[in-house]
Amino acid sequence: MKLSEELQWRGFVAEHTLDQISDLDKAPHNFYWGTDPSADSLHIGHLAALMMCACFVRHGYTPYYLVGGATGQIGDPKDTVERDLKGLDEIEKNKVALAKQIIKVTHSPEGTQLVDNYDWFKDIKFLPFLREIGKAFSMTQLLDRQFVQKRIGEGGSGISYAEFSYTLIQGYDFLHLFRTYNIDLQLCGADQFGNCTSGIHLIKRLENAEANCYSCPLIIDKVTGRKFGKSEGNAVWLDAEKTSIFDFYQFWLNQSDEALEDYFKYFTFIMPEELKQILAEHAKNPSARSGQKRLAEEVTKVVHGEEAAKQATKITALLFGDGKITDLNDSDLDLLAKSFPTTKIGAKLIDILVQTSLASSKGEARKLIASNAISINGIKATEDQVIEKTSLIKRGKNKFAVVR
RNA sequence: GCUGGGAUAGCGAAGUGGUCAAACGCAUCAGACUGUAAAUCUGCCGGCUUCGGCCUUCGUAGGUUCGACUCCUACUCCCAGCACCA
Repeated sequence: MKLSEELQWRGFVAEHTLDQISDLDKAPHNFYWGTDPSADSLHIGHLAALMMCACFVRHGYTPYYLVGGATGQIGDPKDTVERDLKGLDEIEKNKVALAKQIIKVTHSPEGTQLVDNYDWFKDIKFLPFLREIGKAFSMTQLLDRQFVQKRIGEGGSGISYAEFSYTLIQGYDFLHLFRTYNIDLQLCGADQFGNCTSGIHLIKRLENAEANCYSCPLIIDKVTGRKFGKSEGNAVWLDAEKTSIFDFYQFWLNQSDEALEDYFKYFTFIMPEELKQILAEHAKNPSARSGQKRLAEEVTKVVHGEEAAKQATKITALLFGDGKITDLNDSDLDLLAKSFPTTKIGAKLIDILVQTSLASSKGEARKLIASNAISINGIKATEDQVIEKTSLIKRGKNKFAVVR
């Protein structure tokens, strides 16, 4: 399968500046993909983009991953409101965290090439920047951008000069990377396409060379119709501290039948032949959720590794399988204790709920008990009680804690 | 710079002196149903609570009042128009 064919099959095709996608098959290029350190973890929106990058890498392309220490100090404008500036300490912290994750998820054998645009922006002087870069941009075009119109128009929330200029910074990145590493292709999510073209424009104008940009569609949650991301508030993080491996696995396990095929293509390395089998198998008996199980396993493997995926699968079997929770042996309990908050026996249920973060306060704990949301070893708890033996506490459908 | 309009909970949006922790919608969370799905219905939905209450919120800081989201003053930010600039 050629690169262009695989991209199309996987649905990794939105806007691009190539004459035709098959141009990508001719010879591998150096490309970059970047993100801003606006949070201390990547989420599954980024994962889709990284999986697209992985496609290119498998076909011989050389990747560079950019963490935007400079761009992160300004913030990519949203089409609604101005972003709050992040503290420099926070940006620094986020940068380190994201770099680590990118290395982990891409796990390329020859080492992942990371760059940080702060490295070249920290020495840039305002006047030379305006003379070289600012002069290359037409104000009319900058103002014509859709989000700018929305922000400054009636009912808009306004936009600062800083955010307005963001695209110049990102455009300069591309130019710099072109000059330094001969990178002439930028991969991005569809929402970044505009910023990418700023770079193409600069390279054309200042280097008289051709560069291209290739974007993948934003992944839409089939259920809610919203994109996956931090600002949507439905983020599923790649950091196990923020979204536990079990929750991550459960997220995929809970996907609808309709979403399966797309998600396999976006988020796993599974190829057409095998996917066909998986889907056929699933269609025979949808309620067995075999497709979701495989999806959850595969994506968890990509992000958290083989061992973690196995454990999540096993835990799920323990909790939702046929066996009784009271039948669990010690090694099962050890495994559960590793994945869920654990506390000692002898305390009251309400305190345990708070200790294990299943409830954020005693008041909430009481409310949850009153609304039938809490069960102990599979039996609904209707009132506060002292937990005196090893138990599995469950809140709602899939939040757990172990008392032992 | 001037004139007018605006800033309310995660988001959107009511509220124009007491009955406001604040209508309504969306989202979240929980329950029923189910395939750990979807749809639907129900409850919750600022924080804490010994469930009696207590505390903190309506851009910020003051003021008037027994009492302010509601009135006044100043400030910050946004929008629109005008002016300035070109």
